[in-house]
Amino acid sequence: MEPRPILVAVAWPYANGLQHLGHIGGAYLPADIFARYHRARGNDVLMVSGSDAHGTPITVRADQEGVDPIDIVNRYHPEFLRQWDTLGISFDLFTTTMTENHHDVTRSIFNRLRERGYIDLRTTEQMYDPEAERFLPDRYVEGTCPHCGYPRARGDQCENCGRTLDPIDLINPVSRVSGATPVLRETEHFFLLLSKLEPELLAWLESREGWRRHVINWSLQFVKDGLHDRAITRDLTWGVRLPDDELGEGKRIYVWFDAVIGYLSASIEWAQRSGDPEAWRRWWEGPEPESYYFVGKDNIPFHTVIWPAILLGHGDLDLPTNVPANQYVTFKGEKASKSAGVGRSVLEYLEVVQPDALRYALASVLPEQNDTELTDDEIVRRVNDELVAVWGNLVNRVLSMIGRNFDGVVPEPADPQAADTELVATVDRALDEVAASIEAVELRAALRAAMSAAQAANAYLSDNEPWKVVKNDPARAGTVLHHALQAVAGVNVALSPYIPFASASVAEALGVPSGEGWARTEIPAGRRLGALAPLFSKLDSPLFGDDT
RNA sequence: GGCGGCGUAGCUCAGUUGGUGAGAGCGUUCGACUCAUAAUCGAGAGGUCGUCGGUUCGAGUCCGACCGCCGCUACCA
Repeated sequence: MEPRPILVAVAWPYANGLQHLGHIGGAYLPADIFARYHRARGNDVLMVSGSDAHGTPITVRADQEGVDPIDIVNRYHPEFLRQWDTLGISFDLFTTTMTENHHDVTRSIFNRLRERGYIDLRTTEQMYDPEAERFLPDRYVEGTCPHCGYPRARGDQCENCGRTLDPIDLINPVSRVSGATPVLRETEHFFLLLSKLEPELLAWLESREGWRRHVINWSLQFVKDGLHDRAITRDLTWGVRLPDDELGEGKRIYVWFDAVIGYLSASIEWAQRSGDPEAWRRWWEGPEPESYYFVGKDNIPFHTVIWPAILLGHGDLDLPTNVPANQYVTFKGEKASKSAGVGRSVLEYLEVVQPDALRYALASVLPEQNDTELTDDEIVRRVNDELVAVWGNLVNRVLSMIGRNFDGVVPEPADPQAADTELVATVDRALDEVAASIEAVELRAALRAAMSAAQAANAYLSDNEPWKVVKNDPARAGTVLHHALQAVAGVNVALSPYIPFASASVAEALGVPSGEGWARTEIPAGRRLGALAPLFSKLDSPLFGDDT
């Protein structure tokens, strides 16, 4: 089978704080599992993402600390890299939107859409602070909410009643920058003509197959309700400059236009680094490439509507194959949140939980259909009662029996019985089942299928009792262990996208390649097995003492 | 308010186009085993499928209303 080019695009995190388990379970872990599977299968995977440097939360944070936005990004970007490395999230490139390349690519997309008539220049009115001599983003204007009377409502939304606002509706508006009363003033901005792209977009969405129900229904309705043209520039000094600074130094391309372009610019950067600057085209042009965008549910419209609109406007680049958006991992019923302080950072968890164990616990509760609740006790339970009990124990009991009774050398499969070959066949079927589920981005179901195969191997051992048989019939015991070992080898492949570190250890002990090929490798009789310590440690509850 | 999703065993979740007595993992009870990190294997118990109404020979599955939770609502991305 020809290798398929598969783009694994993962949401760009704001570089304004550490990440929590909700982020990982929502996007990064599923993307990594998907990517590892496809690499093993022999497909050409390009997995990219990066730190979003231009998001509003970053400028807000920088304002609070009185530092430059770039300082905030430079503080957290290396932490992200460390986090990916520790957790085994295998990006081909994790860059930032601060690179010269990204800015150039963004401008070239801008120019292309403008040439093709999908971007135009319009004059609008906007709040202006006469004292600070600058235009104000909506959220920088404060005043009394016209709906509920809350005195400190922001220009974009009232925190008290939750209604969306327009800053000109605020009573007694005040600039948060200087305290002055803002005035309306004319300003020029570029608009993306979403209304013009609407029919094409709708036709494309209606032709999608295999998308998650909540993703496709929401997207279709969003477009059917009618798309408005959106301003893609802002009165800012932080962000991608316009070509030739056309509107002056104080106008920048706004983050929601440039951030999604990061998928493309990162692909191009990866190609440049790889020594073949045109290599990115393999994942972006023509009918071959498949692209999967792993994002959280709050990010759906940007990946099912706005990014596809930009790509349609460009004309020569491929639209997403699927956007398997996840719902949320919640903690005690609450969505994890950097700003609200709900949920510990991933790096804190990694101090007390092995990366594979954390990956397993998260993978078993991925919020593919619903918000899913995950507590520390649940992590302990998943690891101790499932991962250690079923898989860690299976590997350990098989290897230690071969070690004790056969001197660590794989015994001969003398005179195999139906049960022996059936076990191995069951594992091979499980590999197909896992593959089919992962292809459909049903990663929880795939994990369950892999674990079921491990349980079948445990049941096989119980039925055939090699520890008892060995006393009177060593040849039969050897046959059973030989087949149990083949099952271990197969299940290890099925689990490899989920627990890559442990999987590599097992592969090494068995003397087989790791992460290459989606099939069981036969372990020949006579091979001496490597030593292997227990794969996982049991966890104690509570994970973090009793302070939370 | 509008749009979308969700509400199924103690817990976390599956349930294709409506159809034999509603499922899985874990927990729990009983039994087996003792090679293995007191791990494993087998059997059982456990649910008026959010509420009410409707369509149908038949609905967890379709329709309506209501309750609750989540997301979006175009200046968070």
